[in-house]
Amino acid sequence: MDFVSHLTNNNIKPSLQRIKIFEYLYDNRKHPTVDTIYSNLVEDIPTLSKTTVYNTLKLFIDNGITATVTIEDNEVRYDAIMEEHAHFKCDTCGNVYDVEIDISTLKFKKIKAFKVETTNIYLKGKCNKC
Amino acid sequence: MDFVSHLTNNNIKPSLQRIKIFEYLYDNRKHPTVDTIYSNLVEDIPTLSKTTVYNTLKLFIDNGITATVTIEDNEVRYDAIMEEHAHFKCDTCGNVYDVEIDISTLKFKKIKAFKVETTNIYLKGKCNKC
DNA sequence: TCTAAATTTGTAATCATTACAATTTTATAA
DNA sequence: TTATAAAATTGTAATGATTACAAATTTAGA
Repeated sequence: MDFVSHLTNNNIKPSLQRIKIFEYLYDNRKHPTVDTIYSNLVEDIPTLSKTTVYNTLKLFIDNGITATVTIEDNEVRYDAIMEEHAHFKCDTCGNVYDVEIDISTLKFKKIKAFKVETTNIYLKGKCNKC
Repeated sequence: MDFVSHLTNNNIKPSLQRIKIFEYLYDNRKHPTVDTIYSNLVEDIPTLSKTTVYNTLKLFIDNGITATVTIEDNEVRYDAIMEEHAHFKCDTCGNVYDVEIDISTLKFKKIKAFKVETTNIYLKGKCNKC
């Protein structure tokens, strides 16, 4: 993945901060919170501000290269994988994993009344390590 | 629905506040926020405190008669309908609707690695009124 | 009725997020 | 290269939802 091209292709000027934040999201795939992103990246970029992390993530979301994961009501996580997938959170270890899924198999009733544009599927339970 | 029995059957002492809050959730089915619940009920119960609304909802959740709806990352909503269903939020009017769904039709790949206990499905788009 | 336990309430504290202005960096044109 | 404007980043303060906690009230049982 060429992060600079990816940002540029999505109308985002590739500053150092933006490249690093996207790279972190894309490479780690752990659906981190703002605090986690900030804590990890401030080691690389000592001047980094948490406001920049917020601003940048909002920019990414507005330009369609990042999505929020709201699997818990008290923490917002971020995800740079935009292909169709669900999320599973282990109640024991707290990790959030990607789950491949075929949303087209979902059968709704009375769904004709709505024009669905986005679908989010969140699963919880216990992972095989716990 | 006999709210007093429902609370009692779930080990919740049926105080006036608890009955009214559950009744509001169950009858309105609009997936309200804490503020909405408080604003509406304080007309009936002038002494009502927002802390009581928070405490009571937490009690309901712990005892399995209420669930949170985290379809947006900046607002927590509450739902007293515990039967399997998905939620649809209209991006235009902001209303959240229940959607009947058969979760058993969902086909996961590699899901064997996880023991799924709860499933939440959130849809967004445009409703037929907007 | 009396006492203890449970519930409710109001206030203060906490924490994530946003607003905003100042600073720094980048891009452009002379 | 230098000057200037625009964009991006930063730090601090403000906001708003939620929680902590102690006081007040209500309920239940002896």
